[in-house]
Amino acid sequence: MANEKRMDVVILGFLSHEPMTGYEIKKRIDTSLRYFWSGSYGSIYPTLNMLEQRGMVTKEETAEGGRTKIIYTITEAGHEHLREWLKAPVVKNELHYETLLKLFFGGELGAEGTLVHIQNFEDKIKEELSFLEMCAAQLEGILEEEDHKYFLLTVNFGIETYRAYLKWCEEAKKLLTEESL
Amino acid sequence: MANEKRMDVVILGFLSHEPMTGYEIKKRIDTSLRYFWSGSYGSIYPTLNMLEQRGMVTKEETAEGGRTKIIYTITEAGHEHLREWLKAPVVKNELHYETLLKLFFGGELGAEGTLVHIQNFEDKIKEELSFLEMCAAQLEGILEEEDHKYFLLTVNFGIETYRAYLKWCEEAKKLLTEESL
DNA sequence: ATAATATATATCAAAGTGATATATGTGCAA
DNA sequence: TTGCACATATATCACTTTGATATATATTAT
Repeated sequence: MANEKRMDVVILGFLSHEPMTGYEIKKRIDTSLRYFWSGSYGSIYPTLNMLEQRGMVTKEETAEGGRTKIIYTITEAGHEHLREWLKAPVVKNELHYETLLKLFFGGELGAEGTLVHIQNFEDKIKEELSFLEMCAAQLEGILEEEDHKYFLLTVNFGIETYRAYLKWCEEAKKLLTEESL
Repeated sequence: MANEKRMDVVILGFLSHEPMTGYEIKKRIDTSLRYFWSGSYGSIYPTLNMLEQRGMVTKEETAEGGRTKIIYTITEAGHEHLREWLKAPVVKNELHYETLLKLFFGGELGAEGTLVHIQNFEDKIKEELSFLEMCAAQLEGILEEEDHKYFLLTVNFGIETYRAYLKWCEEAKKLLTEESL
């Protein structure tokens, strides 16, 4: 079964960049990975404990700056586990778009209502595309750092697909607006 | 919480086209919706029972053709529930691509290994694009039927995005192959 | 004949989600 | 200066969903 969200390798991946807390890992998932991945606290903390038990990370409790926190560091065994997963073939790529589901059953709602969903989708994508284009511009300025090349790859993926989404929005609106022949 | 996969409305949506069994619903999810939605038996059968208890579908057990099966039919209350959901704004659109996750942490694997993932992705997308283009051609021939317009919309979405994916694959391969400056 | 595949329903352990609880630190405005 | 909102930080839980498995019969191919 499962281990579908691969929280183990997501955590090891971030820890391979630098040591950090579970809270920081959550923040990075919600910023760097948000366009193609997600994860919740209910998954992060139990997985961190599991990884520590298996010797893939070590934990260090500190009280610096007042609040106690647990900083996790990846071990060589952790690096090895991450590399194994990275080498293995991709198991699943999945799109889960409620907008398309509403469109598929749009006959029950009619063209007018369906056009609203397309417009909302278009508005949101335009916003996110602007943000991704900003990210790409920034990353292109700091490509000497090897890792940034890989981050840029995922950002460019978002940009290309969002542009395609916008092109589709135009077609879709046309198809639903034109007189039925 | 949850009800994230909206099995209730997926079932009602298909039953709004015609009465069918749970098994048939599963087949349609895996064919018509496969590019943007999914669902398992462990979700379909319990939801069908729930919908029957709430009066949104009626069941009819038949033994025609030998094997017993349960054919479900949508009720007016079911149509109403489906329309309510169709009118409501979209809650979530989510992409979940393991390929991008492997790319993001590609620094740990290196360019060579990462290029393999991009090539596998490209090969798979090319195959699926051909299939979607066939679907579109078929649907365009039978657009008098109102529902087909909506099906075509979702197929066109797949075609546009897959073409963008292929364009991105070329760029990505170039970025990883070129001499680092 | 018989093996493989398709039809058909049902259940379950494992995993993930979103919410909530708890507590402390920080910035800032009244 | 105090008190409020927000950010940091960890942890847990009810509820869903998944993927697998079990069971049984019908159909198709060899």
